[in-house]
Amino acid sequence: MKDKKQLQLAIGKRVKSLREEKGIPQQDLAAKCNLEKSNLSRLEAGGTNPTIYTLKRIADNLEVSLCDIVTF
Amino acid sequence: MKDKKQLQLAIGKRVKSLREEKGIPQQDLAAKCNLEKSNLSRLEAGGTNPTIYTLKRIADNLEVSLCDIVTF
DNA sequence: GTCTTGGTTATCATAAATGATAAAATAAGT
DNA sequence: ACTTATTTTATCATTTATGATAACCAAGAC
Repeated sequence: MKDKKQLQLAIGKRVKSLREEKGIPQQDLAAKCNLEKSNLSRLEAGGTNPTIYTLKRIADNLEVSLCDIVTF
Repeated sequence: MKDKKQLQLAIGKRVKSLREEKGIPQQDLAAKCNLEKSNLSRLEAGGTNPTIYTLKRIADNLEVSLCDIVTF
């Protein structure tokens, strides 16, 4: 599926962009979210189709809404 | 995790509410989304932690944005 | 009654998200 | 050059979302 991959890429980019805006290293954000840093790296690279709860934890720790993450 | 379950319940309710607003039977929406009806039933009941791509297909077929689904 | 129609629930298999760990690559600073 | 920090990538195990199927429940229609 092509739009699946595109969605993953768009979300990955969005997370990375928001994280860098806040100047938080990947590993720090991962730790706060109880995510493996390897997992977050894959997610930001668009290599995974994250669950909504994973995105929720990321949104919370980036201090943005879920809506902010799924809007590009 | 408690907030995980609460998130699932909130999203399930939201999907069900939007679906009923449009008057679409569960099985019809499931078919459009290439989802098993049992899967959608579980999702609306808050019994699953859906992936973002699953929610995206639901949003598309309900003609709403992903943001609309994750906002309660 | 018995058909539908819409929904739920249970079970099992499969695919994939995530955890866990380690190694390698890259960037940045000194 | 040499660290140090950050990220990427690979691999394997575990958990879980989803697929697939079937049985069941409830409310109307007829």
